[in-house]
Amino acid sequence: MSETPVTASQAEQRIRAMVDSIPKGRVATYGQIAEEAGLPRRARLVGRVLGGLPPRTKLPWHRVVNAAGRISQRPGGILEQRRRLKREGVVLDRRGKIDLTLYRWKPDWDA
DNA sequence: TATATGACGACGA
DNA sequence: ATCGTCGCCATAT
Repeated sequence: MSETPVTASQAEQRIRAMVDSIPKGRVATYGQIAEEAGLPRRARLVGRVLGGLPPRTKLPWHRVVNAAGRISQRPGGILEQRRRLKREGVVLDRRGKIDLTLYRWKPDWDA
């Protein structure tokens, strides 16, 4: 059985779906989303897709952080994302870091 | 065709 | 923990 290469639009769709499934109060990393979407080592693509989201999107883009548990530099500034996360109860330490051992979402969990 | 640049990440020093 | 380097790959120039 072979894996048919994923088209760009399919990749985007999968990525959006994964992001949409992150529960409130939990976070996932770019690399994690890529992996779960069947796109290993494509973390940057995840960032690109999020960057292309319309400003009013309902997608919980703020629940995606980098592998260090920090908010990546992004157009519009990191404040909005930090605000949204805090509102959901995600704690950031004084340096703005999130404890992934506590808040990282494991997809197979809730099942 | 070649280089540069990113909402990234793994690794070694 | 921080930093530089390299891998990754879609786009832009």
